[in-house]
Amino acid sequence: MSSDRPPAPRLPTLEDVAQVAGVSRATVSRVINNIRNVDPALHKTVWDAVTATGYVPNRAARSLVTGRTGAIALVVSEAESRTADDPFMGRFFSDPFFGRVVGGVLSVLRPVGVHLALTLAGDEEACQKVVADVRQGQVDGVVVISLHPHDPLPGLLAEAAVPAVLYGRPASPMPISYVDVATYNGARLAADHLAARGCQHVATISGSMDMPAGADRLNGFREAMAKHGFAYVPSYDGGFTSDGAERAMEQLLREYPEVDGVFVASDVMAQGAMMVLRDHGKAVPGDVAVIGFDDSSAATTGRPPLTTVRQPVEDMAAEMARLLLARIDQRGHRTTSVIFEPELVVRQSA
Amino acid sequence: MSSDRPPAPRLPTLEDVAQVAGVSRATVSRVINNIRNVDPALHKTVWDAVTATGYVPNRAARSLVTGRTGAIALVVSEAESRTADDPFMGRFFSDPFFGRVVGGVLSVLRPVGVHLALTLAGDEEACQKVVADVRQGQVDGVVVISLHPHDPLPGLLAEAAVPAVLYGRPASPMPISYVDVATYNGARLAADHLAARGCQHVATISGSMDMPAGADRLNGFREAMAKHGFAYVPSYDGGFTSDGAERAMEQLLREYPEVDGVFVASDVMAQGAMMVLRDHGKAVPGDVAVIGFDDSSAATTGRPPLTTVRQPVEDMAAEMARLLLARIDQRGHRTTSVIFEPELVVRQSA
DNA sequence: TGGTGAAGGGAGAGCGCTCTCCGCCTGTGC
DNA sequence: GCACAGGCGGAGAGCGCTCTCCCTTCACCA
Repeated sequence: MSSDRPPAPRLPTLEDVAQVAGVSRATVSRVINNIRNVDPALHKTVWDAVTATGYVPNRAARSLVTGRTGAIALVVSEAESRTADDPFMGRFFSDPFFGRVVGGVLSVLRPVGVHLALTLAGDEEACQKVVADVRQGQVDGVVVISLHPHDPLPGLLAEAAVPAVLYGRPASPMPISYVDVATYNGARLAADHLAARGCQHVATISGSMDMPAGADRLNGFREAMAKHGFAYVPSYDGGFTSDGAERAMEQLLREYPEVDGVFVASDVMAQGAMMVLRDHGKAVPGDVAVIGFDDSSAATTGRPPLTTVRQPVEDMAAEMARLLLARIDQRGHRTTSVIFEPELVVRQSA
Repeated sequence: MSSDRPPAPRLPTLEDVAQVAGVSRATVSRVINNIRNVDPALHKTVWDAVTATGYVPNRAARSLVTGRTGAIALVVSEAESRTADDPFMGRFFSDPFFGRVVGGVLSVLRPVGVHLALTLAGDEEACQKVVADVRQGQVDGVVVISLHPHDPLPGLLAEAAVPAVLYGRPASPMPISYVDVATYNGARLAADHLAARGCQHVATISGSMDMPAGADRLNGFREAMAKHGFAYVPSYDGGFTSDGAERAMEQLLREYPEVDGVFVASDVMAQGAMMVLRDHGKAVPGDVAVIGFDDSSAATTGRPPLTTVRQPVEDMAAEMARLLLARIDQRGHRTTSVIFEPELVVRQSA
């Protein structure tokens, strides 16, 4: 009549390892955490005991005493970006982008045994919950993918002076760490490529001007084209959506039918733009060369495959994780940001 | 010369709350965990003290004594599904599917304060790491999205008899919990719809036969069409990829040019199939009606928008979480599975 | 040879919580 | 009036770890 549950094999503890190694708990702890010098011979003895017992540190116990949780949150801050049409952020998850970010972050976290807790912050309340979570020690810090220019989360995090790193420069300047891509350089790559192809009539379809990415891609492109002698490049706002880009392209063709080269500020928009070009009987790249930005899945899904400016997403994500861990370790308040270089991926559209 | 780090405001502990409420730690613990009866008056006093102090339980301390981590892993088991062309699983993340799953799971986990630790299991070693993680108490259990029919993870989990729930029936029968959609019923919805439209020459493009979803969607569709008097429905293997579906559709049109209705076993494949139909000058749905499966982003991205069979992904994901939590709570070994009903979403392609 | 300091190991005090045990108090039955 | 049961609160023992002290050892030098 005794309990028939399996005897729940007790996991080995530090004490067990210590006993096997014939040393004290403290010494084992020192070896495992590589703190202070330990006699090389003992060091080996201890490690042997660790492998023999199959010991794995109990993160709860460790957390309890260190005050670190060993977990960071990956916050997908979608404030205001859920819509009736797109209640599950298809637009966001519709892209290898997310997978690439996760891969990059985990490549840094896994080796140090830190958990990545996935969180969706859907509204301002949820954003405050995120801040509260890190203040209350639910997680040690957060990496944020913010999808909306008016997202309150970056501001809240900066205000709380909590360990956090953003993907992409915040819409307004604030004391917070981030990683970003050198957008101007990326836009220049596109400009140089179009110029090198001999395009004579160049235009651009831009993203939302209230987002840093939108403004920078436009301004960077115009500056670079200016150096190639294009005093003014007409721009049409596509608002970072496929539909918007379609409308922008319609207008562009109406007002500027001789166009033979377009820089579109995102691959998704480039897709929409190319559909309109096809509808108008324009060959890509024969009649009009098209260059996108991001190198997202949209770049290879459509026809023809898109020439585009690629962000080193994994590297950027990994750096986010590194910055965050550093920020957590040294209780300092320094905010550090790292800018990465983009790269032109030449496919068939230009 | 004292430390200039901020004084690290100590978080309130149970002890603090107890002091404010004028009771013992034990009583506060009882109130918070709703264990045993506590005098209603005291109950209120305690809760008041909790809010007054802003107390939040320390999960490390709790974990330490309960032996639960309060975290479950969301494992995206991509074993063998990364390729050179698609190193970041664009195909997988290229879909609101992932976001919907996460949303569904979190809707259950958040209220009970359980963390969702994101994990990518890229190869067999990583799969074993997942099993080890739960045995070693890094997480309490796992929910698995398995992308490959020959994925070793489900088998490893079943063997280890570890708390785990799969999204979708495993390729081969094994003692493990899962949620799934009633594929046969979904295929029947598609069949009924095509029959009701008056289609006379119906074919299907199937997914991989080594995946349950592939085989079930084909067999279910054929069975249902048989009830409408279609003794045999020709099938072409599209292998669950867009390219494969394009090839299948080419072959289909060659061998069966009079076709006027096609059930395609996934939306992504349906996209490819519709491109081919367009190339051949066939109007959808005028000449050929097309029905997809999944209701993924591909269903609304293309032209025309796809009529398709929708899985209640969020509900299924939420149920995964519920099943897992139940399994973790009662240390039993029962495996429970839940099957959900699909629904036909009628758009323009059929 | 005694003094000194560095290096390395051990003892033990908690971290904040849960949970078992114990004891008090009240109510009830004879 | 007493025995007993049952409801409810408190005391206190850990959970497994880190980390501060302290002790021992030993090299080195005056």
